[in-house]
Amino acid sequence: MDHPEGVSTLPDVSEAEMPAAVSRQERKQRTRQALLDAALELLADRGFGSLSLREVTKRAGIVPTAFYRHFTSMDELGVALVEETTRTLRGMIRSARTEPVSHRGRIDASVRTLYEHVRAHEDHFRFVTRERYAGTGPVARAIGVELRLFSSDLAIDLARFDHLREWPTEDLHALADLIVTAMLATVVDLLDVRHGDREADERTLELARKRLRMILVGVPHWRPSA
Amino acid sequence: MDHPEGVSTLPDVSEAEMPAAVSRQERKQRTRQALLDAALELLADRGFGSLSLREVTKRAGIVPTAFYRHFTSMDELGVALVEETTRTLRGMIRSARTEPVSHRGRIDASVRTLYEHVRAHEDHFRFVTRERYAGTGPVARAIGVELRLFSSDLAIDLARFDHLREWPTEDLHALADLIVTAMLATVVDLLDVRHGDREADERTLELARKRLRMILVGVPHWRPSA
DNA sequence: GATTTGAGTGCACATCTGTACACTCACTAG
DNA sequence: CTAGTGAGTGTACAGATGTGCACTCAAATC
Repeated sequence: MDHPEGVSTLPDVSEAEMPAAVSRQERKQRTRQALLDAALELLADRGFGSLSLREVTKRAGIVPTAFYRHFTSMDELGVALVEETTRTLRGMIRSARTEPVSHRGRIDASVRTLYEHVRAHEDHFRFVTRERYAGTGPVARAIGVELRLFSSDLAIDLARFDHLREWPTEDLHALADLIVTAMLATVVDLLDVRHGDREADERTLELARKRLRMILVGVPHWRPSA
Repeated sequence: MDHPEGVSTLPDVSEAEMPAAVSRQERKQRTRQALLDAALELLADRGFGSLSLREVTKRAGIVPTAFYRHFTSMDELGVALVEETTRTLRGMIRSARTEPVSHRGRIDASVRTLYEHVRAHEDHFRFVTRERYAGTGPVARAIGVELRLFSSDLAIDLARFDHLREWPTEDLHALADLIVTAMLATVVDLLDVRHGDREADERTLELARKRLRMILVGVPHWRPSA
């Protein structure tokens, strides 16, 4: 009697929306995803630290207390966000590995791959670049771990190249870090370009290529652990 | 009659503190500085976005509403913090310019200078590296401007060198950005080292030098605007 | 000495925060 | 068909937030 009406349990998508999956698990998965999406959207112009549980649930279309059915805390939500982003990054690596290797055009291809993935998942890339240094919380830590893995992967790939065969791993890692850092700087640049400005896009990509060339032009002249 | 007692107007430093300046302006300046200091301390482990006016005033030892005598908003406080940090950076440049230029040891000297300034002003450096990408607010924008100025200054300095005399400014700026980015990465590394770990410090500095060498070893072999 | 000024105070308020609690009721399992 | 489960609901509350208001009272000005 206390809840006269409006007790519809579900956000009332009714029809005209998704197939309205029947399974209970799938329903849960779906709101979980709604929470992640909501958070990501809110993070478009603010930091994760200044993000409230209530905001996220409101945007996701559920009541605040229901949040705890999916995460025990906002930090846990944040880490889940990092994991989601991780999949995007792994997808990018996979793309980069299966590519026309025209030797000279390797830089161009890599930059192109980065560009397309950034544009396809702007939210994710904004999230990592923003939160990477954003604090001491579990989120920043998770991102740190992920980027280090990413860099190590790149180091292994680099080890297969002519000049780099006999470099000590230490130097390889330093080079890989340099490259990753340059790429992340490019990501930030790309996210600053307002949508649809093809010209600015191209200028940014040219700068990205220049950066990589500058780093790599020295490789043949590096004497390891000098 | 409403304020029986405890209306002491000032934080009651009484004596045994600073000379307790008499001037009214100086008093004001002093609490303003207290606000800046308080904010900087609170920012040690959190982002500027998740920083409340009340917290800052509490730590500074004044009542919340008194905040507005000094800044119209938190953002304004943040920009003032950037300006303060700017002075630290300019001081570092000045140090770097008046130094024993042993040609080969230039990298070592620069890294050393960076190290000392970071250790002397950890709060400031943590602030810039944290907030650089932290959002769309006035703070991040102010930091962006400042770092670009910093990078341009470096580009001008670089232009005086042998191999770089005839580089187009575009390439010079790209190189300067590369160096600044590497330096900022080193700052982050340094701030991650727990206090007093001399060994980790030295390892970080060695990595910093390696990074710079890797970037610069290619300089003589770069063909401008290729 | 009398007056003005302004950095600081306390109180008040509406809003937002996280979370405890008891609830419903569609799905699932028996 | 019945019973149990659990993702969702509304209510409630204590605490924190930004800011308006009227205030004090030492320093600055006259």
